[in-house]
Amino acid sequence: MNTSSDVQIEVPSAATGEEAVDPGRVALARERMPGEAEVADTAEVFSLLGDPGRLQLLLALLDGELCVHDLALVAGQSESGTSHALKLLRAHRVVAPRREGRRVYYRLDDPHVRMLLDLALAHTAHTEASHPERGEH
Amino acid sequence: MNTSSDVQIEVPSAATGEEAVDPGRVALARERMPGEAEVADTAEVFSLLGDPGRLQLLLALLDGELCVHDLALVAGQSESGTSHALKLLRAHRVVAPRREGRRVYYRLDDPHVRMLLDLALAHTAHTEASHPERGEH
DNA sequence: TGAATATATGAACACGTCATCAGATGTGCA
DNA sequence: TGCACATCTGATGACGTGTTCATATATTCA
Repeated sequence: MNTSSDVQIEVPSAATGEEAVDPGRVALARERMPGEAEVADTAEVFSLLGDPGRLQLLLALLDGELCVHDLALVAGQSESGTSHALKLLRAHRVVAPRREGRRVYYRLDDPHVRMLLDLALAHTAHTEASHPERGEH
Repeated sequence: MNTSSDVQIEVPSAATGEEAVDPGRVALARERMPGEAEVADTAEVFSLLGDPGRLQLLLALLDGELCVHDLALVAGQSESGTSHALKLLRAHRVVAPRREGRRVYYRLDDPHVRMLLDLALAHTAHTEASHPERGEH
């Protein structure tokens, strides 16, 4: 729209509060930006995937359910730690438990998370040591 | 493979170390599992997206570059905090800076992360208050 | 050069998070 | 009922992380 209004007399800045360097882009970004709650929820999901241990558990579940013991085995973690992680993931409805005798089998229960994991796995597969990723500071 | 060998005399467990309840699935999960380094890197990326502040910054950049001031404005953060966050994202090559006079414009620089953000945004858009997400503990 | 602005950095602090250990709960079986 | 096994839970302590404030660097302009 008015990308070249030239004069740029003054921005009302009533509702927004402060002045933007590029009001157009700021407005655009604000439109697309989800509400605080949505951002927070999304961040939380990412955060759940942000722990190597939990991530490994979830990756292990991509092919199907596994019991806690085997999950701990595959992820190379203690069973207690695994259980704690599963509790967290369960609380966020990312995994779901199924009891069979004394064992409890967990499965991925969030299709969205599954997509994220698939995507991450795909990326991992063909990136393979082409990025340094760690160098600055 | 030998899913019903019946007797299951004993698992060598030399290389693996311990005994699995479901050796087949465990083996399968182990095959698909990326190496430690890949898992760690992937988790790190997710972790970067796991902070609401950083997530907002990145979401704001989906439509194009913004200077630090405007980023802070959109994300509702202090400029210092924004700068710190950008430093981190920069170190991981998620964003890239472009100087223009005294201002520095940042842009998304990782197509993979962009995909993750788009996916997250899409999911957010149509999920909208259908999940409680927060209840257990 | 010196003032003003934009961004970056360093240090300190408060906070949440993860791993570990001990023990509780639940389930199957003799 | 009592024991063995699988999982869960709670508490503790070490650690990492985000936020803030003060200050440094960089750039423009007079």
